[in-house]
Amino acid sequence: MRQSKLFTKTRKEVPADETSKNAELLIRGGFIHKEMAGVYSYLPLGLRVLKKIEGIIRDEMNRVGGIEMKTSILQDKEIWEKTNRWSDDEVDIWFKTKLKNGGEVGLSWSNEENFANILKQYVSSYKDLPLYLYDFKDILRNETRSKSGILRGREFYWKALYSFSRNEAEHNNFYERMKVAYQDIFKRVGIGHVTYLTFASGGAFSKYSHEFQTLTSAGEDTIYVSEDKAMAINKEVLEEEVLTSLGLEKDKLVEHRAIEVGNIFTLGVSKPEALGLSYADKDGEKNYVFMGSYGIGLGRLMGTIVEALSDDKGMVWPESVAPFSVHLLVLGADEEVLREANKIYESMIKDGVEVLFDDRSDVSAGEKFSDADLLGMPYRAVVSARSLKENGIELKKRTEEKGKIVSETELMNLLKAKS
RNA sequence: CGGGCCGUAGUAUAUCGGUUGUACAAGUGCUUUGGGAGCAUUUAGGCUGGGUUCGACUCCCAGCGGCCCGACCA
Repeated sequence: MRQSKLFTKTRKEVPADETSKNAELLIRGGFIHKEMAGVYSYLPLGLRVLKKIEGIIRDEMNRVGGIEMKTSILQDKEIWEKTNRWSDDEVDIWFKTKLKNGGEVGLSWSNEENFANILKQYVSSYKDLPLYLYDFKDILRNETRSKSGILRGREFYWKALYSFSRNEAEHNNFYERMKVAYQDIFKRVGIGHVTYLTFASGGAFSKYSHEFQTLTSAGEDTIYVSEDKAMAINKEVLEEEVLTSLGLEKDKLVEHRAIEVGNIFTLGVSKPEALGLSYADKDGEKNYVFMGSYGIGLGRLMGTIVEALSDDKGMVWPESVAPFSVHLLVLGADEEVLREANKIYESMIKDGVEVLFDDRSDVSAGEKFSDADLLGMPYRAVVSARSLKENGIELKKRTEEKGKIVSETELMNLLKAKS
């Protein structure tokens, strides 16, 4: 895309009403727009990142046998009453509203009831199971305090997968596969090195309940990391008994602030019992479906990537989730330079390279460099009188200090391999 | 939900109980083009409601809104 057509502009000033790094940088770069506390719109650049993350998660979910669908935002009160989660005394984050006919409906803050209720109509035999269903969805939660930019909002986009197994053994088997899939997701979006499988509520007594925590000072949780075992334990369950059962030594644990980027846990049969989701086994005996729940907040994940990987000049996007793979800059107003830059841009587009072309004619070189640093594309390619004189294009990784001159062919081969 | 801080142009910041100043952004003209350019010129502002006062953006009260700390987070 041509930057001259990108309506969002970068800002030099940090917003006065945001102090978290993720919000400061994402707003300065024009990735998101704040609507109100805890509510953000995604602008073109931000949406591209969100979609990249979504693609990676979808890929991993499909790999473990997940089937994508989409559940509704408006929620039927009756279903939630069956599981005792309608009352504000039980769930204090509901947004609720009224229908014209006077009926009361809720706005979706979670999904278990939706999925389980739908399956009542389609699952009746052991032959129908297991099922692994997921959706991407906007979730609304009336948080008492939203905070830290897009790390905790009142409205956010998430992926939720629910597993419906015949029994606990079958569930546990799938659970282990999800654990690996989640680790793969966090690796693929570039924060694997700072993300830890973490034991939280349930701890030793619920072998199958885990958080994935990413180290960042902006985090809401305190966790204790055991580097040698590559796992961590949440402060809330830091007890002798739990440590022993996990084989962790207290003096090897290091305290960190961290943000929960994903969690997976065993639900069991309680919701299927409450909602009447059962199946007949081989002997015709009635059994309740065994459920598991697996969630990731995509906006929070995007914010966490910013928190974890940015430097003092701006964002640093991993290639897997960057809005564009390369930021092409043209410097100066020399006609030959402009012609060359446009030619390179056109051939990138033709080859399917995701490129942001800074073709703005009224912007100084320094400002283009600063914008490129702030926006954080993995590669920066500069076309100028200087690069032309050296018969090439200056290519620099966002993570490197200095660039080097490469030929157009080299550049295209490198970028095509990435696309 | 408890506590603290705050609310002035699109953004970021000043001053002041008596015509709100500056920077960036934006418009126009000229110059400039390898690390957020220069000159000239233009546009644009006191959250809402009440009170005190001759006069309130400034002081007081209430509301609304924002950030932070804590509590909460299936």
